Amino acid sequence: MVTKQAANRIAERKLRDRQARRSQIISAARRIAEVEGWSNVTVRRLSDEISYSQPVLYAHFGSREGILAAVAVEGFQELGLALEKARKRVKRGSTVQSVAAAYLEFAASSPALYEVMFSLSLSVPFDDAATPRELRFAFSQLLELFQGQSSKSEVISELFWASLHGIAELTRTKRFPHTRQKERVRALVELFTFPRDETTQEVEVR
Amino acid sequence: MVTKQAANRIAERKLRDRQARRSQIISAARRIAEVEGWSNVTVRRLSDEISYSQPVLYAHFGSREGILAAVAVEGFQELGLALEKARKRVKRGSTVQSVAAAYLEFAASSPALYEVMFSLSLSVPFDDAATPRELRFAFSQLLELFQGQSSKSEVISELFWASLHGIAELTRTKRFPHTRQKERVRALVELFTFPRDETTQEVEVR
DNA sequence: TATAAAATCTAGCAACGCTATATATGATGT
DNA sequence: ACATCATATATAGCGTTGCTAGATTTTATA
Repeated sequence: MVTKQAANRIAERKLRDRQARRSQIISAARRIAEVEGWSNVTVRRLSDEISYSQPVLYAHFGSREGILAAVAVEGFQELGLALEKARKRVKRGSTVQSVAAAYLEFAASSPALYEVMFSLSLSVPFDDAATPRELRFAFSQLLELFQGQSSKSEVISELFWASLHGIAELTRTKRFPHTRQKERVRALVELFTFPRDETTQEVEVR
Repeated sequence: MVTKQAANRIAERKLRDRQARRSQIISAARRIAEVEGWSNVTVRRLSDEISYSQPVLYAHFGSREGILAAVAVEGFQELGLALEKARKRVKRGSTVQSVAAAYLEFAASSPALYEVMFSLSLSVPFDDAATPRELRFAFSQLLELFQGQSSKSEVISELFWASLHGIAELTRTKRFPHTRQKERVRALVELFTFPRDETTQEVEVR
């Protein structure tokens, strides 16, 4: 009988191998999607890329959709980090400006990644317990932006997110002319920059 | 030889038959999608529903995607009409309020239709000549809203559309809690309702 | 009524997601 | 060092998909 230590090392190595292969699969999926679109990300193609047979992929992710979901979660993690960075290291102008630019830059530079993050309904209602932590982290960066700034900062945050998402999507699907993007961002920032606190309440619909 | 009139009547009847079948296919696709999701809208299933063989569908639309595109165009037509109606018959509050409510009502009541309208990139850049007239019509209803109201009304319109689209999408994909929707709309309307003309320019970022 | 043309169907291909089953590889106990 | 067992991996195939070539039927024309 081998020592317990040796058995542990073996188990650890196997775990590392598993994780390495898992990340290989995710990377391959991202790469193919970004270059050739998600329809070309097939299980057979992925199993070719990592030189394993198809059932190995199913052992890891259960289904093709499971692979896409893993990619999406990775995307939310990266988006959250990018927003956090933008919020803390304000380059020029307001933090709203900085975060908006970072969000749209993320969406524009990895369109396929952004697509899968939102095309999949991989999340039950947003405040649900089963919502991936990465997703909540990303949104929390937007929440921080308006914390205590207005009477209903949560609603403002949701609205800000919706506006950014709308711009990103309409740009990605070529509904917006590629020009004028800077003007759109400028106008957006103006809308969401409140010169004084609590002032917005006085702007009435009448 | 039959008279030229008879030949014409025959041609007209054939055209009518074609159009009737075309609209049958589109209706079936919409119905299935709305109840069972787009993944269940297969060419075989549709050919079953209309009691024709598959090649007939390909004669009409060329491909499965062609069918979805036709549904999407029909959706844009209906959305445009709904927005026009909301803009002209203002029920309560501002026209902005009325149009926003109509837009979100449309998206919420036909989620599968709304999904296919934007998931497909069936349109080249928005101002392109090949952009379906129905798409332009729908957007023109939003343009009218802010016409001459601000110095850059086109940008404001795009931003308004983006916000509505973002809300619709994040709601449809369950990212937003179903509650608070009214508050979101109220806040949105406040943002896009400018008490005086040309004032928005003075709100500076600093 | 015969012929040409138009409309429609049958049958099948390649590729897909997925899995039951077989085989090979590696760890374990004597 | 070898036999045994478990684990990891591969092969091969099922059912379904989008799509189409070629056969067949139906319809219009002379």
